[in-house]
Amino acid sequence: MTLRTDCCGELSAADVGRTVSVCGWVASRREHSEQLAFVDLRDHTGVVQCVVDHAHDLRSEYVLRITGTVNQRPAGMENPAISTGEIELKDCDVEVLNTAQPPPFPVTDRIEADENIRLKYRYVDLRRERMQRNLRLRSRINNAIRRSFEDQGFVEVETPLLTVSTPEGSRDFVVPSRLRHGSFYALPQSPQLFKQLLMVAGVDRYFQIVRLARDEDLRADRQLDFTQLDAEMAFVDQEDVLSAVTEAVASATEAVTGERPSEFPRISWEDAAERYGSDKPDVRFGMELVELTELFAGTEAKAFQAPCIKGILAAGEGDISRNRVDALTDMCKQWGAKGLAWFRVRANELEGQLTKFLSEDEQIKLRQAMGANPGDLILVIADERPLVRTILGRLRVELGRPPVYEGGLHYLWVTDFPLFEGVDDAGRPMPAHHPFTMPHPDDIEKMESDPLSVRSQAYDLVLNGWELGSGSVRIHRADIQQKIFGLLGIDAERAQERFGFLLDAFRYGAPPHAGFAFGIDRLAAILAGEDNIREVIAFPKTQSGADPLTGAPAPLDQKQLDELGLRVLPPKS
RNA sequence: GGUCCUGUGGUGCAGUUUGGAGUGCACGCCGGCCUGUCAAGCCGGAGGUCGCGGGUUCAAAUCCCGUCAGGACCGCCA
Repeated sequence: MTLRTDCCGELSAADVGRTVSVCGWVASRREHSEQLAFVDLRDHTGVVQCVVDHAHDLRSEYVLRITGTVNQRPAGMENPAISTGEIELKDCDVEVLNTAQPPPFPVTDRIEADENIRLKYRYVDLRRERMQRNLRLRSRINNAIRRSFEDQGFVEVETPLLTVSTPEGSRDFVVPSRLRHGSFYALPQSPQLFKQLLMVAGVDRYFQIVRLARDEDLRADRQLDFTQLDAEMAFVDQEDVLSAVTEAVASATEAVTGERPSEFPRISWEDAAERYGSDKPDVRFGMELVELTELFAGTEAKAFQAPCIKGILAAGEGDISRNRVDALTDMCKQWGAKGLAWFRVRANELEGQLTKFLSEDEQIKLRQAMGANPGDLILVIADERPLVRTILGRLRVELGRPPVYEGGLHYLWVTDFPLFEGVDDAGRPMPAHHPFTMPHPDDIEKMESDPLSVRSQAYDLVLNGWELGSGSVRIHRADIQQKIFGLLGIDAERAQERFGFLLDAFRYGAPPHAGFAFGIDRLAAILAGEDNIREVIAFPKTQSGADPLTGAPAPLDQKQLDELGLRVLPPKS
């Protein structure tokens, strides 16, 4: 038996004359006299103005049930700023369901309180319209994703929360075993191995909206525990995965924006690196990297005698201060560059510390290559190709990137990632994605001769410069898997020790399969217009991994430690 | 592990550069007035470990060192 007949924000002129009951919190009280006062009552749908004869004892955030008659507001008294602005409740009977202390900060979207306090009193913070909107938006995303995958024949299967630690990837959160002292479960960083087992198990199409945990440092787009859409398909190739995920993401986007994104363009990893200096290019703005290596072949300028030279153009930044240029140079050095070459573009000359080492011809060609106009700024890096790409890519973002919620939604598939990324201390290639990623069929012959040039069938989905997620076609053939393990320096014994249960399973008939996973927190944040995933997580943690509300993490009682067979070392000093 | 920003009544900020009485603004809170407001208005009042510790100084919110907390980023996140 519900206490209300209607929700506050849903009443309208159509309800005039009805006697209704609404429940909610006192958002504002305007007390004119003993005879006339207004109370704005707020619930999850909005606020409605209630005319009461006295409101002196109705304080902020009191929980009320108000029964009254929906009344057309007198002419000139409407409030177009709120959805219920045409009406009000009159002849109100007010029932105080609960009193409340004054809130620690105002429950309004107009003022942004300190985040630590918001998190400590999250239950108050979440009352705000913006946070309510974010929670509901996220729910709609989950819903749309579930519906989309179900419609595409996927089965949601839950995988264990307590599983086993694997040495690859990020640092595990571990959970001590009470029944077997000295042994530990790990919280999943990814259901990777389980979903591949499900493919062997004939599930055919698996998906799951799954909570994961990675014990790494936090960022605006990273929490210790987070939520992913995880999916895997059997008897498919890369195209099928991209198509299924695109469908789900488009549906989720449409569910919250009302508009279905029409474009999911693709770019190869190599192109992305060359043009944007990033594997998650933000294509909302230009400032593409310009190749200058040929132009400066044979230059006198020592700084430009390098295997790779590229530049970016910062339009209109030609009056940049020396301080700012120095700051940018420092950044570049921190990122590993030897220096940053800069040129302020003037009407008839280039102005910069390297200009005097460049010939007239080189200066003209540089202007032309960059498409520079007077008043622009040219930034150039000369070094090894990977470094040049990375640093210019970061400079591009530093100088040109708009807030993540501006300029519309630009999805982008990045394909053909390299199979390996750099080498470890022993000189062996390291997997860019994970060791079960299928090499690109055209590159398999190069695996031993030139492993770092081998492309993989791995792909990322990027939205406005944020990596939403990644996936790959998996290796289902033992011979290729062994070759990969060999290159990684994992011998048969070690492979068995690390991934034995997966390799065992593969001996019982593994279908070709491929999959994907993407971060729902990130998708929700961008769709909500937030630049921070904490705003779409009900109870997030701070950058140091603490929860100001619950006090987590916290020490354990000695009794619990004893039960678990644990002894805590004194803190390092 | 590192770089940078922030910390001032319950909340949001100013004050810190150039040391001089806890100085100011807005909101909230408490009391009073007020019959059409909507971030109501008017009058009055309460409320402070200037994050914490140390140093310099006749004197520190302000300068210096350390530390804690929050945030952005680098490293890290297959």
